[in-house]
Amino acid sequence: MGSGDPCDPPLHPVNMTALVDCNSFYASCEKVFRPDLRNRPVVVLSNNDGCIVAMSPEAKKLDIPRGAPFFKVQQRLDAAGAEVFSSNYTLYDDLSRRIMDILHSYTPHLEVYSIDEGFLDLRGDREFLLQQATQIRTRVEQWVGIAVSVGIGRTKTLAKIANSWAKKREDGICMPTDEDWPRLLARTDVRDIWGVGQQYAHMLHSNAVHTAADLKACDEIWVKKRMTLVGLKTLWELNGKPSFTMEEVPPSKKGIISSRSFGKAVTEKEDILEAGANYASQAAEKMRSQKSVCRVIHTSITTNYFREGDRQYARGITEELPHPVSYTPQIVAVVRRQLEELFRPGFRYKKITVFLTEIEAAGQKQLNLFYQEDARHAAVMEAVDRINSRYGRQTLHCQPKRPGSNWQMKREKLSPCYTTRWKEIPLVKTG
DNA sequence: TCTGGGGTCCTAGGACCC
DNA sequence: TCTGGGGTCCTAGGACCC
Repeated sequence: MGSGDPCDPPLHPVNMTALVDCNSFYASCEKVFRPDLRNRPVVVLSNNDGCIVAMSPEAKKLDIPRGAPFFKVQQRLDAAGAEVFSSNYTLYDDLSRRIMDILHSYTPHLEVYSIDEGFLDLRGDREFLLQQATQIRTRVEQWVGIAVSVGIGRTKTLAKIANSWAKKREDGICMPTDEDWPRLLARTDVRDIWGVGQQYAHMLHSNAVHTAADLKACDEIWVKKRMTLVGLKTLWELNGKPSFTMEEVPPSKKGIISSRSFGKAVTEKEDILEAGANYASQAAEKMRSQKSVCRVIHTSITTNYFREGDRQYARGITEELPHPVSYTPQIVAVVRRQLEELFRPGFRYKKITVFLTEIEAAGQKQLNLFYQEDARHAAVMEAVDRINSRYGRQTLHCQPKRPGSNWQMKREKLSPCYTTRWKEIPLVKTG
């Protein structure tokens, strides 16, 4: 790329993008209130204690792949003295919110990209930005107890790459100079570029495009053809031209999924119906929290395809409703009816999914001439949502849990909700 | 016994229209 | 040889992210 290229950014940019990313976030959260775990391997499991989703640095040294089924590596973890946790999203969400609040105090332009990452638009010269990065790190560490890395570049893609190098550094900060970048990109495998996954990495390598520097120098037409518009934007970003914009206000979800595997195989229809009602309520609640209604409800059910000896069954039903809904009892009724139709006796079921889609804003829903909405529904749901958010999900619900029901998620190694549940707030001994 | 749960965007191709 | 040429809308499927 020649220096006279019109795409070249100005030499002294005012705006830079910083990516602040928490190190081993879930595992770090589990350590915050457990100083005894400071230098011990910690891993966090997916829902149902299924597979490994997060590992502390000590655990990463055990050479266990992320995503490994827990039961296959349990022995090795035990032998290494690792502490294992079920995922505790209540805790992670709360700590995440605290961190994002801190980040927001550094810029009005913050994109909360995921539970453990935020992009910040920062202005200033190099020295100022480095000082800000240092302060962010210190503050998050002191106020929340989580270590973060900061990568800074002209675009989101470059900030991501800088961040991955920051994680390898003692000071946790990486803001390459113009002179540093070519060397850094030449040492970055294409697989480690944001937006390049397994498939594209394989395709690129077999076309002799091995590093970020190689991709940066590729022909635009070729990249567009092989990797669609998203790939082309990535190329532009590597060249310093911002092409992925900051999303400061999270867009409303276009579809809401509530899907869970069962702790163990489920065979009884009553369990399936109860789980369905539960997932439907959860999805409806999430939808109301973004002030939306949906017009289409999809429910599906499947057996465990990992068990090759079992008879397999998988089916779904999609239904367009005559009018949009957000009232939990209505949604639950539809899902129940769909499950009644989907259920076949004699199978060992593993998972059901409830998917709400064709979502629109609650205020502007199209009225149906023949449907008179009950004005009390909205008021009831508002009250229910408020009570459940204050006293815990399921304080008020649509369908009581039967004694002996069999579909619950497995969470045998759950840590306390240290920051959100009065009974579980840690006590500090003084004197 | 035991293998996660959310999401997004883009493209190609078919149906249909004038 | 050569089989209209646009448009729109919808869906399925593939890629990616954390």
